[in-house]
Amino acid sequence: MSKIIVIVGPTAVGKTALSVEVAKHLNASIINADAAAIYKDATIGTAKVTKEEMNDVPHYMIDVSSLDNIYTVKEYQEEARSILDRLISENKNVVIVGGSGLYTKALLYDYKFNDEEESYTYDNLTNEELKEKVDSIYKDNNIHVNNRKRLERFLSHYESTGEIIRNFEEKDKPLYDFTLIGLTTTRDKLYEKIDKRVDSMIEKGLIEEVKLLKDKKKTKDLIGYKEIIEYLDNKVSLEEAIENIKRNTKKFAKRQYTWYNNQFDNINWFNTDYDNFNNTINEVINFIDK
RNA sequence: GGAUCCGUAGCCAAGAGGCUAAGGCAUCGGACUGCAACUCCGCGAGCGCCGGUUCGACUCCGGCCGGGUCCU
Repeated sequence: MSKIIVIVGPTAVGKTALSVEVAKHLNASIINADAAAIYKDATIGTAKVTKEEMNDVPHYMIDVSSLDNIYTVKEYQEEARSILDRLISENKNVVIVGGSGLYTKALLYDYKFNDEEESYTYDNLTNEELKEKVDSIYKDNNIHVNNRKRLERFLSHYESTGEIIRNFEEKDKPLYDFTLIGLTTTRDKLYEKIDKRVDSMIEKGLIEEVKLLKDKKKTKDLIGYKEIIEYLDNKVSLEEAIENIKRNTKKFAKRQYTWYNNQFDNINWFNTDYDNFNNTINEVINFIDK
């Protein structure tokens, strides 16, 4: 029977390295659950696994979309599940790694995304008007007035499908039998690690990478890219851009923790041992084998 | 040495003789089923120090300390 190991944790904590070691140990394949690693060409700034790091372990769901497109969770869910199902049918072990909580959950739990015919825009309505409309359709929604994006999404989805986005009970119902491993460390250490990683991205040529990709649709949404674009457009100095990347990455890491702490209730947490990562690997492997 | 400006939360910063001292950023906490590395919400100080004036000073006056600018 296939073993499914899911590795989650904040950005820069060491998930990639751990995932490859665990996969090698289990002779498993890896499915990416990171929204940014989905995109081709965004390599340095997304800290995507390199060919060498993959170490001959098959990786899926990496480089599957062009930056000219916006890839959605629904597409991710379909593609990733079909790969996962196939690997399971072949009796293979699977390691799922990634920092995108929503993607991870949509893949493994009973998230249902209905087909939408078209999307609507509401440029002529104020936030308050949007909120009123949403309230009139579903009074118990918990979307804040200022969260225009979510309000528009709710209405567009409703008008397209007649379905209401609400708190689905199924969202916590797992569809697979898996073990959740969370990799963590102290905030201070993580932030220090993030600072170093950003500096090394610059050394590896992040600026050149952004120059090539800056006009693509999705690029301006990615941390590490949007800040460098501001620098290339002469809006900020390089130093400021680098500081902004560090700050935004830390904010992102914090949001990831919020998600993991509140949207998953069965994570087995392990501390990263930065001085001797083998200790961390062994701890996790012992836990899995047990 | 002289002149002048300034000193408000971790940072930037508004204001004012007497209701609860704007705002922004960061930090921290939180929400989140279709751009999720997205979007959004919540939380902090009593105003450099000492003394004076006043019914009352963070706001006025003096001194001190710290910083900026200019002059000799």
